[in-house]
Amino acid sequence: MSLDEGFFARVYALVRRVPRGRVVTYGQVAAMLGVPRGARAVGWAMRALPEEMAARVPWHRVVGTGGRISPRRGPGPEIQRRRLRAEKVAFRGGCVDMTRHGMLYESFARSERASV
DNA sequence: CAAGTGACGTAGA
DNA sequence: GTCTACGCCACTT
Repeated sequence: MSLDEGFFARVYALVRRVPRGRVVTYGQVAAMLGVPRGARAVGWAMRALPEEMAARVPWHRVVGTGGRISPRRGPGPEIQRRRLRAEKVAFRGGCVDMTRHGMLYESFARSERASV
């Protein structure tokens, strides 16, 4: 498997920096990595997140556009909601209230650039 | 190299 | 508001 390097690793490295109580969208992550339309690839990366990395990568802070929790088989979505709620993230309907918890693309991208 | 796969996003109906 | 149909991308086979 080549998941230790390449796009996936970059996705993990970025997601790892999302602060508690905040969320980012798949599209934002892709855009920040220089692939404006790679949202789907980011989803693929999250799906392939190795178990041992799950502890270091706050995957639950990655949501779909509009704060939607991407449906998939298994308890994933449920766990994700629980973890977010544990971080005091507010939900509106079934979606994360992005106006409160969504990361601003600009500031996040800027901090990333500065830290690299 | 070609085809298949999905934790996406958007436009339409 | 919901549901469908495509396009997109990285990665696998």
